[in-house]
Amino acid sequence: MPPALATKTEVLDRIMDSFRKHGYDGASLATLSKRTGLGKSSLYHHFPGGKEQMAHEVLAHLNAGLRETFQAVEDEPDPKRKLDLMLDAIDAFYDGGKKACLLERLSASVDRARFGAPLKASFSDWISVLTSMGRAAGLSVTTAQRRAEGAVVRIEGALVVAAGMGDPSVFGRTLAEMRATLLAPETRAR
Amino acid sequence: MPPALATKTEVLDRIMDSFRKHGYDGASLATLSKRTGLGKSSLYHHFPGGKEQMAHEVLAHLNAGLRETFQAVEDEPDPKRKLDLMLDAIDAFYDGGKKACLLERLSASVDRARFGAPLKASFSDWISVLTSMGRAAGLSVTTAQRRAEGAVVRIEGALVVAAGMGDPSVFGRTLAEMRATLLAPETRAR
DNA sequence: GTCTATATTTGGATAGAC
DNA sequence: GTCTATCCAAATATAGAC
Repeated sequence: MPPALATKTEVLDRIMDSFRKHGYDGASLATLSKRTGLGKSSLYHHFPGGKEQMAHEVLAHLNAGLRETFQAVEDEPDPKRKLDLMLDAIDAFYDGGKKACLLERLSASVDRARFGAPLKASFSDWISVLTSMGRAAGLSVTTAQRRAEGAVVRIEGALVVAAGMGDPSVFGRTLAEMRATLLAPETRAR
Repeated sequence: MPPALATKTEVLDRIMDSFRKHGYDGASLATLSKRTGLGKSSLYHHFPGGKEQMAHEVLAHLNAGLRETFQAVEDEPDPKRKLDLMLDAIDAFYDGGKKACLLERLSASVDRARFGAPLKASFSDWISVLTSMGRAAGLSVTTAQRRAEGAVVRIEGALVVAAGMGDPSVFGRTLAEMRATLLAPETRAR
């Protein structure tokens, strides 16, 4: 009897992986079963609400992970290092542009009535943290907000283009540009 | 007997619409049948290869439309007007950020082996045209290329964020920023 | 070319043994 | 908690009439 080989966190990680790879509709219970190593019935034991509950819990799991990262970022006093921490975490999470964004895959295929709020919250949180970072670096509120939104836009877009072109390099270029410009002083230009 | 109520172009437009809204996996034959007004068997008459063939033809249909737009853009001599034409066409096609990108939805859910090439070609063409536009406006090759790629990245990203937040306004802001900066002289900054 | 069946497969979900 | 077996609905696809 394998003594709970996978903890709930590991299970959620694998389910998240499947959703990121195949999307909500594309990830069948057979897929999820294989990926987690659990039979369908075991999955239903952990997630009585089925696939929809899995998606909700994965989303919550992601947000928990994001909050950890965000906390580490905010604990770092140096603005420049804040940015580096954030971008390194992002680069790792998306595996240099090879892995898709869960939020994108879910907002593409999932019912807005049931997932709209958590999806919106995740995006908002992310933009908020980036805005705080900009503020801490001395940017005005408007500039910080605009750049934060632009950063999330570019990350998501770079992931889409990387996937569509089958070439992750655009993701690296996008992160590099953000590293150079996101906290730059706002004298003129940009 | 309704004499071919819908031309093939109209049928493809509607199928494209369904794929943009529901994604490849999410758009069932029942969905497509309703949306086109054709019975399943009629759909198979036009597309013997089923859903996969529909996706391929819709992709080709999209590329044909893009080429038309690109041609109109290239026929316009004034660089500033070129940009306006392009951005207006983009704004209309994505309905101000309310409609998703077919390329994104297809690259999310479709088999890379069968769709990788056409998807990549569409993205490449788009970036090429934007690069030409930048060149015509006097930008260097490198700058024009980098900005073109960045433009597609931001358009795709803005669509993702707009969908995820349930608020299309970010798409408008993104287009506005591009209108102001995409062809700007490359002295310093940006 | 379009329709009404119908076949076939897959997907989501449950029952009940261990 | 996990499994095997099973159910039911939905999805893709086909046959054949009109």
